[in-house]
Amino acid sequence: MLNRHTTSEHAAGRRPTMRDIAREVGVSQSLVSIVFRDAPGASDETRQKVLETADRLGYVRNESARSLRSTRSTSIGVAFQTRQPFHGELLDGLYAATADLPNRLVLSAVSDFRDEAAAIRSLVSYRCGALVLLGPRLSEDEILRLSSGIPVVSVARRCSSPNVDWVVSDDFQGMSLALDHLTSLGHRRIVYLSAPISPGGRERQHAFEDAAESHRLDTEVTIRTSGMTEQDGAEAATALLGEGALPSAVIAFNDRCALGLLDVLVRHGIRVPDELSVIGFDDSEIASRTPISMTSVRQDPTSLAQFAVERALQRLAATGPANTPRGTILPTSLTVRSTTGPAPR
Amino acid sequence: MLNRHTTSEHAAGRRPTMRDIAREVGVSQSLVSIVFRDAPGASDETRQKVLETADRLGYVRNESARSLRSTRSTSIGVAFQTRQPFHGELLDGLYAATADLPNRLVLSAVSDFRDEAAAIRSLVSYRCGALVLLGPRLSEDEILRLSSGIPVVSVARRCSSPNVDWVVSDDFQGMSLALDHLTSLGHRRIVYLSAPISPGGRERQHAFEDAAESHRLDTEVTIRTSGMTEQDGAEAATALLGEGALPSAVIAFNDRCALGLLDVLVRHGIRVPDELSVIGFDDSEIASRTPISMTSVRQDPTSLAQFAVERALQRLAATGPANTPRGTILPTSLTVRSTTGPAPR
DNA sequence: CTGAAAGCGCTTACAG
DNA sequence: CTGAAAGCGCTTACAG
Repeated sequence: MLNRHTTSEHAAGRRPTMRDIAREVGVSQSLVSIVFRDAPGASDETRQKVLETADRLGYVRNESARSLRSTRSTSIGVAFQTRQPFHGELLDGLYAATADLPNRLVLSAVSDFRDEAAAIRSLVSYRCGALVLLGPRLSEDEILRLSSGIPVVSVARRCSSPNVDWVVSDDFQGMSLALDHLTSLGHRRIVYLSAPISPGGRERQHAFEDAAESHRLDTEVTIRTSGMTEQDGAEAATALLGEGALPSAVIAFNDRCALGLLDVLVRHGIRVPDELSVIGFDDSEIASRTPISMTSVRQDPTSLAQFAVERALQRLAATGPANTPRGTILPTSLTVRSTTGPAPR
Repeated sequence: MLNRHTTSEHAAGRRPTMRDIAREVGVSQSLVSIVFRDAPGASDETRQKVLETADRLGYVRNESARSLRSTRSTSIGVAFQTRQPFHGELLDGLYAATADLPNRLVLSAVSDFRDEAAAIRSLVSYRCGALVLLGPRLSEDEILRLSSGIPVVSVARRCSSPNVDWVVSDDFQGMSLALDHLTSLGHRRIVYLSAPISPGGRERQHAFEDAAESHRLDTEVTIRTSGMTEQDGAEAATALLGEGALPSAVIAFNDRCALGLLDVLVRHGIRVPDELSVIGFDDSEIASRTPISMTSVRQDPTSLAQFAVERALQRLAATGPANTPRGTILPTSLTVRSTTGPAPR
């Protein structure tokens, strides 16, 4: 219906093009393009007239045509996971970091029904100039093969290839904060729930081990294999409960794992933090969205996103040979809430 | 680096095109196009040779060129909110419903730094053939203006315009289930936390009122203005606690609101469900991801998404005048967990 | 089954 | 500041 009521002279059902606007205003199509690219070469008066007419005709620039004709792509492709609340926060950060560069981001989701390879291929098919991958799980070789020459920035996962930039939080410093907090409360028997097959899982476990060593806790801490989901945390809790003697504190790979753990503990009448302290990792919004709000190592999604965009834009702008790739490690902080307290006697 | 090592004869740094593949295989470019569109007109042998060569050259079809040249768009644009976990579940459902139609979905996020109008405009600029809007907040007039003739399917919000399809859960039936459950447990003094300015907020309140009336609870229920976030739920809890006499049960507009409510209640030592029962709405994953897992009215994201895709595909396929638009109302179920129990004496 | 040609709506380079 | 022309990589219609 609507498009039959436009005031322009173009045929019903056809979207207006730059040519339509040019005809209406009485200028060339190139000039309309100049106005929309915000390029030099049009008077303020013309510029305004073009924009007004475009608005009146309901014109929206055809992104496919722009992208196809442009010599250099300036869009940043983002692959994120639908089931990671933290990725939602990172997306927010990416939009904040590109607020003055509208429509720079092209999104591609990873879900149970769409694997990471498909997500990356889609971004390549849109000819993004750089890729930002949130918590990628594929091997670096796979990532490099799929991105086929497009610069890649990995967020929340360290990479070893010289062809991939990465931005991560400082796990060692985060674990040190967590252990500072726990030891100051008198905890010594501490369990870490590791997620060895998750992206960044091994690195975080090593960070815990290093932090435990520097806190002279080597012989008192235990590492147990768990995972990145509530289910993994719940299973770990069941296992711990089955063994009789609980540790005095647990640090989980992430908030989701910690929540699953807390769920089972509370169901079994364990008082948190009186009998057991729990620390999560991420400080995603879910950490505070729980009846027993959780102490967590905070990763700052805004900063992670900002650095990722910065790196991607650098790669987009780079003309000559690629400049030296580099990793960025950002500090974490500890958000103390109500799942940590003095160690039981 | 990578693109300098391809085995093809095309220049370094340039992505291969259909023309490159055609030259390599010794066929015309049109034939390569036929193969990639899976159109009739190529022998199985040729087809295989083309696909093999494409794979070897690292060819990925240019989506911009495809979209620009195609006469009819077949892509579905999806606008979702970064901070709604339920939208992540709906996205999963959309991918499931289009699993056999790869790359049909184009995503556009709504976040604090990107309003809904920008999100829709972006989908229009990619020339999507239909739009699926998750929980849109804009007025219908605005939606119609921005979509400028592209068919729209609204998910989780009812629309009155004859030009917009919609798929929603049956709030009345959901509220009836919740009240069935509560009254069978002996509850009478029930508070509903409404989110009047949220998408679908007024409809859900009316559904509660109607369900309360049909349960003959008119004079015993109370409606209080709250909202869609944990913060809103927390404020409602504080207000309730300040008034002395608690109701025996609370139904919240959504799970997030219910979680904020539970948070404050638990902090104040209120035992749930012994002293107060709580029911959320959505049964999003967060409902089960909390130490006190929550009773909630379940909206099925898989079905919502499936019907939305079905409707969008119908609109894409429609050639003549638009067929009659229609709303779809899907049933809900009640997931009983541990925040509901017998009414206190 | 195959190929040559036109053209989608833009950006770009160039001549005024 | 302005306009005519070329062409990005595909799909489409058409002639063999």
